[in-house]
Amino acid sequence: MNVEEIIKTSKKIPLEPRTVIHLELVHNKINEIMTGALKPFEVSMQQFNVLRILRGQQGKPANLSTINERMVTKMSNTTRLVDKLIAKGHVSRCVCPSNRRKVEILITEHGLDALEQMDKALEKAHDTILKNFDKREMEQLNQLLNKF
Amino acid sequence: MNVEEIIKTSKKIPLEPRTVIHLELVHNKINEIMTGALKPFEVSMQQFNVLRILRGQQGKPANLSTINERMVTKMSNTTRLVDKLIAKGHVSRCVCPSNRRKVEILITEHGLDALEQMDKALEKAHDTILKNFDKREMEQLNQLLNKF
DNA sequence: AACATACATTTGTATATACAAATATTGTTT
DNA sequence: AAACAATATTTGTATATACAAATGTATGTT
Repeated sequence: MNVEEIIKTSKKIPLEPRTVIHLELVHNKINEIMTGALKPFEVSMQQFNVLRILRGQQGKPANLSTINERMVTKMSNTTRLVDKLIAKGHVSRCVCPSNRRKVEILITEHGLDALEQMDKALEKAHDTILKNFDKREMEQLNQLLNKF
Repeated sequence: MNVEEIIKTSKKIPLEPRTVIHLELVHNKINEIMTGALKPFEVSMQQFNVLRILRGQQGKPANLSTINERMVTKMSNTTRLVDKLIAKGHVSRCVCPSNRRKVEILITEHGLDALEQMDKALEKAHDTILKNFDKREMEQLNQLLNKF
């Protein structure tokens, strides 16, 4: 990836802004590949994230705040995100019997099946995204990203 | 930044997905800081990007496709982006006299003034974002990001 | 028990984005 | 010159996101 080529500039960009732009460009590329991989399943990356969190619960129901705090990109509106997943039959929701201001959210069998397919697609997407990296480089990158 | 802490997981995440998640978390953080820095000026990052492209034209008018190909995050809808900037008095637009399917877009004096203020805010934002990096590490990071 | 406070979710609304289709202008072919 | 294709912009529409406010429920205090 060549920053200057992508944003069609011949000027030299100072290191700080260049780094930030670079990260944004990488994010755009990753986003495009992952969204594309999920497209056949008609779920967004956020919805996929919620499904994985629910599977991680291993049968235990989750409430909205738990989902929220585990999401990669935190959202104020998990309610509507879950609504979409219910509409697709991937999850179920009911009011928590002990504390009625909470809701219990579970992934359905259908959701688990779909998620398995999505996993495969995402794994491929990850391979595509990181095809130029070996293990050492990935570790090095992670180490640098820790500094943020 | 600690990935596992942010997404509240105790499980070990394999290196590939962890790298992708890490990048997403960094992007979220950068996005938050930059959006916050631009908030007082009531422009989005995309709008700011357009203003900078127009200033870079040094008086020469730009058309929509030129703006588009120079944007960090390419958008199908530069028209409406420019509409917003016109509404704020930052840019002007007129139909190109020689080729009437083109439009000529220019940054106004008012836009240039505002942009100067924004630049200062953004520079601070960049410093905040990259406060833990020295020059060598930034260069190393850029080099790794090139692999995408 | 009444009240205030904190908590968890939902709703409303404005704005942003993605994607497809429509419109307008120019250039090319016959 | 008429027809067609290519280009540049605009519009429409559906969905996503950000943010603030509203709702409903539980908990603690007096």
